[in-house]
Amino acid sequence: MTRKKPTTLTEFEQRIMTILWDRQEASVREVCDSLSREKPVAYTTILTMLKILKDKGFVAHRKQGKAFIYHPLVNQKEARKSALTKLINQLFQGSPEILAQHLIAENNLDLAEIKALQDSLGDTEEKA
Amino acid sequence: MTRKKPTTLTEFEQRIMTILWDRQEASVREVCDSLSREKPVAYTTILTMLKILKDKGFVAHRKQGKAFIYHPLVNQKEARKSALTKLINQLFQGSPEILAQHLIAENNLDLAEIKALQDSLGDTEEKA
DNA sequence: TAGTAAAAACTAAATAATTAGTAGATGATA
DNA sequence: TATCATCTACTAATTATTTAGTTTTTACTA
Repeated sequence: MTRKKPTTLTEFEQRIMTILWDRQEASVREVCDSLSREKPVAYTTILTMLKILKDKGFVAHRKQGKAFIYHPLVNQKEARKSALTKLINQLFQGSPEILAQHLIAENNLDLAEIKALQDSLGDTEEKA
Repeated sequence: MTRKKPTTLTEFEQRIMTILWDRQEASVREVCDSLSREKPVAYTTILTMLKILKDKGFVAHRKQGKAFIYHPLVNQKEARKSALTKLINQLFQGSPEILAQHLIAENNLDLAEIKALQDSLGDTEEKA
């Protein structure tokens, strides 16, 4: 069995992946510009990070002109799942129910409604 | 206005805090023994971490004999809240609803039941 | 009160994550 | 094809986090 690749993204990696998930694909320049709106960041920093993400198997790229266009290899659903699992184990005694209770109490969510909405939509997301 | 102290705990800090939350209070030795069951860790490592947590304002200690007994200054609820907020902003487009949907879909939670349970119990947790 | 066992304080260093500079490659274009 | 802008590759440095060794202090005990 091959070594399971790390599934949890670091914070900065997550930010970059989010951009790729939103746009389907993006060049280094585009990621850089997008992130720089919040806080300026060097082009080469993004280049490095995308290389790391590529080495870790989270993204791949194709060449367009002289630039690389990156796209995600893992989907957002999986990333959300593992981040959530980690958090649940860390702070919620491994119990999704406790997390749910917390969500209800802290965020005033109308969960019945959410569930109804979800049921009516069926599973629109592609399978993991 | 004084600088707002950092509210998000690092991973290892979280693990230590969890022990303190569970036990109300604990000595360095106790924290160390408890963590070492999973993976051996040096006494002085815990000592250092608890000092960091103290400097950051997350814990305080009292003296008992020659040892310090540590207790949490922030409650678990708050820590959960800030960790969750961070995650939601990071991976769930800032939307607790999206997180909730994910929880329902991935963990097969019966949220109506959870909510009913919670309502029937009232708010047993102390206020933040 | 001298010795001792166990603790805290101090210090340092390994590891992980983030940031970015410099050099060289690439392709467009004049 | 020489020049120019823009890109990638390589490399290094900074910062944050984790780990733990050495020294000093403390309080018990004989």
